[in-house]
Amino acid sequence: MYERKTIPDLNCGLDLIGEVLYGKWKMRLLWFINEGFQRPSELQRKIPGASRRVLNVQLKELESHELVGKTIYPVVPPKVEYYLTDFGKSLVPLIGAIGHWGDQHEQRLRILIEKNLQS
Amino acid sequence: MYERKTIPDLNCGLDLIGEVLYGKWKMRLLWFINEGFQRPSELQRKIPGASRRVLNVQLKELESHELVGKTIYPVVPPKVEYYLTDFGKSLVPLIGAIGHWGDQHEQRLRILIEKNLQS
DNA sequence: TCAGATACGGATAAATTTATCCCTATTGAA
DNA sequence: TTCAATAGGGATAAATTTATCCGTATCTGA
Repeated sequence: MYERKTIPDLNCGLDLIGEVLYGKWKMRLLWFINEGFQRPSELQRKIPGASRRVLNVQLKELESHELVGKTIYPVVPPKVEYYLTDFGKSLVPLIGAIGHWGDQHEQRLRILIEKNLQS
Repeated sequence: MYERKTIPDLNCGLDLIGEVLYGKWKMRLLWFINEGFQRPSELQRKIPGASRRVLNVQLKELESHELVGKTIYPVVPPKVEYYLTDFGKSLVPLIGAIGHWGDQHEQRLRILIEKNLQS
């Protein structure tokens, strides 16, 4: 496991939320879990762009920050379900608003992003 | 300048907004510019944790994504002022809400983050 | 019996982001 | 005259994040 070499600043709300939500797939994970895709394999299928490994890592971080919880069923083959804690649920409207902004401005964003990929 | 080696997925609103807002200091930059700290040197003072260089880089990206604009005054010593475009302004309430969530849960977040820095 | 589903994590490589250091230019103040 | 302030960017190093590959285990179905 990787060990940080610098300590983060925690001065304002943005710093704080950044520490728990800044990770490429974290908001998507929270969102999909909230939508009912609770098993790791389901989440992997919903987010094909991410490797299985990163999702595990980021789920673990979300868990350590108490945004999600995890139920392990003692069966074979293994079955695991993630769920949002109340703390995690309080983020859902925020993530919804963020995604909504992206959807509202889809066309424009697409053009801008494409343009800047080249150049 | 760094050149990407992979192309991003742009499937949903979260992907799209991620492309323009995912950068450690971008939301802070937008926020402070909106609060009236428009000159690069002011922004650097407001965000001491970031190097001058990254702020320049991220400001440039924000500009290329049309979230901020820039006025260059032809004076010496140089004077530059950034401002939010209408597009950028439409993000302000969102950033406000995100920061507000962080502020609301400050105590809990602080404890959780500290705990996970060690372990 | 062998492939595939299920879930997890170590080791290492690659990609990406951020930091450091250095250079350009000019003016005003000590 | 020398230093600080102003703004910006290249080159390179360091930190961090993400991907790839492999190994553990057990059951089901072809």
